[in-house]
Amino acid sequence: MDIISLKKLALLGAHNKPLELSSVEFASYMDSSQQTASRKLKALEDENLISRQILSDGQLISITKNGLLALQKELYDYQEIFSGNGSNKILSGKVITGLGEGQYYISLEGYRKQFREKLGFDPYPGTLNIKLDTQSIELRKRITGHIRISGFTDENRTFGKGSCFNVRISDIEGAVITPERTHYPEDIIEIIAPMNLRNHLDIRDGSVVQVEVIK
Amino acid sequence: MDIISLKKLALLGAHNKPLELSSVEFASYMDSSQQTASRKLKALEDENLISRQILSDGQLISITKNGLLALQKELYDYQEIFSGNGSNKILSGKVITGLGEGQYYISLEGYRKQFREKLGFDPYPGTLNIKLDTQSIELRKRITGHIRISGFTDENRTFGKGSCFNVRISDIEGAVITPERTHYPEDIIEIIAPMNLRNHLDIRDGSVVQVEVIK
DNA sequence: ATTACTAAAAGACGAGTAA
DNA sequence: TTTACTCGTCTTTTAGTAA
Repeated sequence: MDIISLKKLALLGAHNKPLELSSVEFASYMDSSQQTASRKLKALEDENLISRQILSDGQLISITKNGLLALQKELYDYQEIFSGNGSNKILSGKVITGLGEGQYYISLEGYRKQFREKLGFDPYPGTLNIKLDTQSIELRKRITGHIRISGFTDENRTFGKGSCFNVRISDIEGAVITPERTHYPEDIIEIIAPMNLRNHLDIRDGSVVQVEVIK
Repeated sequence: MDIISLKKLALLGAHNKPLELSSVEFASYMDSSQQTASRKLKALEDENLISRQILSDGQLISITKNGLLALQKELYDYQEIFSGNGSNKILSGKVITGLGEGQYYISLEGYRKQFREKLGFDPYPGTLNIKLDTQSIELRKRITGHIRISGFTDENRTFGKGSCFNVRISDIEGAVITPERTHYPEDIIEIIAPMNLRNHLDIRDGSVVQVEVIK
């Protein structure tokens, strides 16, 4: 994702109203060739970060909802850096039953290997799904999953990439996993841990739990 | 400048206290190879954005003052995007006499050509230097020069790059030029315009002027 | 274990140009 | 004028490996 180009377009005002901008002008702002500018605009469009209307004498560029979300995430990251707030964030919500997809995905060796290496534990084959309360949904938006999980391909299909961040739930350290999909629900988190959390913590659907985000 | 790597280091806490991080760990956070991670850390160090202490089992990484400034600039950009503030910024200060360097530089064809193309006017060979008041110094820090001026090399030496942003002073549209140098004073701006501003506006050293930042 | 060099592969870039 | 393709070149990345 070319956040630098997207940011420039936003600074030029493309987040408010359609921006008239030719590839030559954009090239001048980006200090690149017209060709590169054109290619970058096209790439942003392909990623659904901007939408364009190409005219005979230039283009009308608007930043999409998706693009705005990406920029907002970036803002949150920088705010986080300068917040000077050492206290850990706490997400709260209720335990729900997921679709069972998580169980399938995390048991794939392509992901499991990465969890072992990057998180330091072998996950129990199942996820604890939590429906966040309203406040926690907002808080969750501001958290970037630092730990990147790469996608991979087996003989049949492609498995997408994602990210994680470490959490503590009661005395257990686990991680929230987020697939990098376009329409992943923002009100639900999936937690993996070294053991079955439902058994270990004696919780069931509807139980209210608090999840502390740790570094 | 690799702002993405620098941001990641800051999010990992390298802006508060020295961060223990091996190139392999950083590679995992950046989803790259160890070699690339190592090279990027080295590059950030070479640019004086981080300082490092390389140990036998990893490194201690701190973000330098310079690095923090770069991150802050980025924060300001994103805040600007989401500020929803349509009103134009106004910088104010007093006219002073510069070192006369500006006159020399802007008359070089390598720069002048770019001013004509990117600003739309041929600058009068001289700059109006303004010493900003305290408030304006802060405001100025938050402005990114959108218009990039490339460096170039003639037979004798290399001329650095820089950036501009458009301003209006009374009825004249000109631009503030900022060389991309490490120790450029933050309390002075240099304005170029199509004509001699001192004559046109009848101002002299000590005159208080207001400069409106325009898009 | 580390960091980081070299060499080769992969990717990005800009000149020329078609539409 | 535009946008954006191809293609040669330059830059960046990674694998292998030395220190």
